[in-house]
Amino acid sequence: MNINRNDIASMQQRLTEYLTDQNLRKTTERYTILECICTIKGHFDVEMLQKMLDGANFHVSRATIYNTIELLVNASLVVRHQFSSQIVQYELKCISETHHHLVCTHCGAVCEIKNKELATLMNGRRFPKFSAEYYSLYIYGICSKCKFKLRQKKNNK
Amino acid sequence: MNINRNDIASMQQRLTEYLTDQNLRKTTERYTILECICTIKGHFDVEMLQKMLDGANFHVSRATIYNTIELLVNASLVVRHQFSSQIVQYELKCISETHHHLVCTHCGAVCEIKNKELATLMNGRRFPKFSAEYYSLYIYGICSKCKFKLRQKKNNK
DNA sequence: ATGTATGCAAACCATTTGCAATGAC
DNA sequence: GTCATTGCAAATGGTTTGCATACAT
Repeated sequence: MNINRNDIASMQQRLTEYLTDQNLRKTTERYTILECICTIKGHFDVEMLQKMLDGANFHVSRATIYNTIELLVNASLVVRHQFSSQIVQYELKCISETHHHLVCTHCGAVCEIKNKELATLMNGRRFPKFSAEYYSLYIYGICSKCKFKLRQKKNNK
Repeated sequence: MNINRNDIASMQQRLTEYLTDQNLRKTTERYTILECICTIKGHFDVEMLQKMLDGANFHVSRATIYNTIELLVNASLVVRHQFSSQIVQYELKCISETHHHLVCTHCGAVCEIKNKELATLMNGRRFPKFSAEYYSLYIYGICSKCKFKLRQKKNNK
């Protein structure tokens, strides 16, 4: 999936809306971080984002990156993933809506899959006493590479 | 959902199978930890598990708890959850199969829901180059309590 | 007897926090 | 001018690691 100029514009607009609505300040950092995230096609983590921003000669502190990402999550622009322990990863919400994830419990590799039936099933679903924002489906298992390695390891014993 | 004696017996049997198959040792710690986990109806984390074991006068080190849980995950007896950052939670796999999770992004509360259609959709599903072990569906949003609080906070401004 | 598993404590590292300086309003 | 936001550096705390000891095989 690709993001186009219109998508970016509407996300910026959404950010402005959110900041106005919540009485928060429209800082350069917040808009620049969103802009940077829009150039990332897949998942990203805090470190990757900071390196990209530094590479574009825009220095932002770690604390601000954490704050801003949380803000973007609250504004429904970004989605949080925790496939395996340790590192938290993120993804633009509009991208994450197009697929689900296969996660290898052995090597941590994450692969994306589309599933129209599930999207149909989930869309428009309501829950009692809960306003759903987004959902994540993680399918855990062993990827073919790891399965092969494990088989070899066992045979060598 | 309740766990009965038969379920526990079959889980112990599964552990024995796994340990034998992988040439791992059948230690008291491994069986005791599984037994303890079987008494927990909902989610648990490492700290909770250690306190329960200590309460039953069975001292186990943190390292062993981490090792054993990973082993139980690999043996397909336990499932790992990471609803929000920081703490990793776990659940008996046989319990987790009966429901999905609503997660409040504001207060972190987790609520369980059943969804037969989804179970039907997922069961027997195969993926190319990937052996699926289990899946987790997390639905993120705002719970009614937090929604109420947020509305009040906004009105007071 | 051998080598895996455990216990303990120190190390690790992503994330959070406190506070002074900056800048949006 | 006021107060939210940022930057920096230190603190936090769940998880991992290293090594000596214990114990399953």
